[in-house]
Amino acid sequence: MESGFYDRPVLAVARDLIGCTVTHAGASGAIVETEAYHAIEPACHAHVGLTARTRPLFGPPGRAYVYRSYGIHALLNAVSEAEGVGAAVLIRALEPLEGLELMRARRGLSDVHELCSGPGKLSQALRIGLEHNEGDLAAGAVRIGPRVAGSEIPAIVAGPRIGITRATELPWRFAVAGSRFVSRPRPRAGARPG
DNA sequence: CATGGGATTGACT
DNA sequence: GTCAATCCCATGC
Repeated sequence: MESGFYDRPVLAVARDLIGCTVTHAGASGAIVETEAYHAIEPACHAHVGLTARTRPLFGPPGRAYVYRSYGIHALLNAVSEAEGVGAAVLIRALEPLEGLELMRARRGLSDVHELCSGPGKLSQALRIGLEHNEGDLAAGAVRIGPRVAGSEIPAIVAGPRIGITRATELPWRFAVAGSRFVSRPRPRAGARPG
């Protein structure tokens, strides 16, 4: 992925990341679900401005923003838009491609649909942690690569974001239509991508 | 310095 | 359907 890929409107990055691959620690998967966050709306951590926690969000695009959620889970984001804006794409679900047995061992599960069908789940399956915060997604340990050459661009549905209490009206969640690797609740088919 | 609230998940009724 | 686990950090006194 060229660095300019992330230096664009966060909604475009969120949609275009669908189908791209995430690789780390001997396992990889294709992105099937994302959400966009932008400092202009209150659900985004960057909405509070520049703090110790949000500094990566305002940094250069193409880096990781990894934070701890509910004291337990590490959630992976791709910092987007120009440096100083404060926007990122949350990677919410993957279709497992490589390292299935490693993922099963790390997750303590066997069902392939349960390995990466949620932002906390995929971090556990790929061993992504807070130490990857601010890492370079093109050249660092955790990498995001392009869609498999020759593969078709999947049909995408858009819907409201999950698990937030503010700005719930924005349809900034994107997912592969009909994919069983998407987290619950799955977005309703029929919606158009934004 | 004390407190409250999550961009979640899994177990349970 | 309900609910607890668990910790970083933003906020307020």
